[in-house]
Amino acid sequence: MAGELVLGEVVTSKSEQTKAEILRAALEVLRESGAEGLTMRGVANACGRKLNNVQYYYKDKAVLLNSLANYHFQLCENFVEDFEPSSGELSAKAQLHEAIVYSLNYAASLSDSCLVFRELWAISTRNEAVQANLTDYYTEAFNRMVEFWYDYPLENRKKAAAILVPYVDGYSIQCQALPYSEAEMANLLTDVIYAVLTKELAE
Amino acid sequence: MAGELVLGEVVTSKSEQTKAEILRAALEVLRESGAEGLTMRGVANACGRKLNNVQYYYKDKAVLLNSLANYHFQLCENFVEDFEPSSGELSAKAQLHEAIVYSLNYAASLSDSCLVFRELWAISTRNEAVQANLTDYYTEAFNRMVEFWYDYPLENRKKAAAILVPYVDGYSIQCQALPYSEAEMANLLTDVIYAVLTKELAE
DNA sequence: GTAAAATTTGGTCGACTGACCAATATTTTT
DNA sequence: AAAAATATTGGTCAGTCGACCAAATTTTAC
Repeated sequence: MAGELVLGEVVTSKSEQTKAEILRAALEVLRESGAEGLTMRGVANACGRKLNNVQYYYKDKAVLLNSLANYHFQLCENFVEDFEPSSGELSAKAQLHEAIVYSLNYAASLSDSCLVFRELWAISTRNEAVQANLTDYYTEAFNRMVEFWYDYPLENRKKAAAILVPYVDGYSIQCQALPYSEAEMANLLTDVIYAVLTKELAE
Repeated sequence: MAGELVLGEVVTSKSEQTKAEILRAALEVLRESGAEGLTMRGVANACGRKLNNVQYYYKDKAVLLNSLANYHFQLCENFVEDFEPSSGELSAKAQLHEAIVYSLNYAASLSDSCLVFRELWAISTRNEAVQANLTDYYTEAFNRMVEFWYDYPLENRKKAAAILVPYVDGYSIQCQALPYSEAEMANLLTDVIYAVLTKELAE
């Protein structure tokens, strides 16, 4: 009886499960075919439903798209929270290095969510709702990063996050064009970010 | 062959001029309507031509898209070359700061080319030709940056470029979500990049 | 068990797309 | 001036799109 958990929420109605199922399919279509190829019919096929059925849950393509973007952001937040620093006793810098390796690997592997972001960046240019939700997502990503480094001075943490968080997105785009391996970039970034985190504050 | 479009001085055949005129219109359509809205008819309208006429010069939508991407990369290279450091005598760090301000301003202003890149990032996911040309473009951007800092050690220049060049792309996406102004980020980045450039080389 | 609500299906509609063919007009070459 | 190459136009084609309506089916509430 107890419905599947969707996104960590409590029991969801069947209707909500169906909507989530459709969003999962829509996300797959968006990733594989881009915004051009994201059609109501395509989504319906991807989840074994009829066009009219999808339209019953999402009356508009605009509604579907906005829900889709938010669903993606939720998935990404869950993913980020999955990162657990290894339990061994690492130096502060080694902990930082571990997190940076994790981040760059995510970006360079061109994971599904990475490709979806590319679509959403383009979509957000002409879709204010998606744009607003995207900005909110990045604000939260920034705050999570700031909290992650809790034992450094706050101002330094903010500066470090303001460098690292955007960098990861840029790296996901350009990593193939850089003359350094992922590991080399991780080492370089660790040095740079660590210097920012540990810089003495001017008073 | 002489088929390359020359954007400036050299005399181009009428055919080449027409092709360039079409690409200009196509670029405008791509920027305003995205990859979804980029249609042969739309491009034709944007340059006051008939559909069949556009198809005469670009038989395929795929051909048009690839030419369009290359045209955009050319424009961007011209734009970057337009940057001239101010002629006054600036300290090394002030020169760096000037270039970083220029870069961040380009990214944060969401200029036309900035928005077109968002489309191309998405398109390149499913278009190998565009993907290859995009990577080439970034490689050249990286090399230009490395050359720009000619009086620092080469290894440091490469590291600095490997940080700054991707960062600018990420910044163009996230700048609205960061708690720092453009000027503040420029100051922060200047400190960070300068430290990388001037770091003593391990032997 | 029946009525009401929620869900699923079938079918249609005008609008738009890229590709294609044939014909005309313009420019260039001879 | 005639011929040839280049450029432009008109029209058609099958395919796809989102939106919409009406009906049938299933589930839920009473």
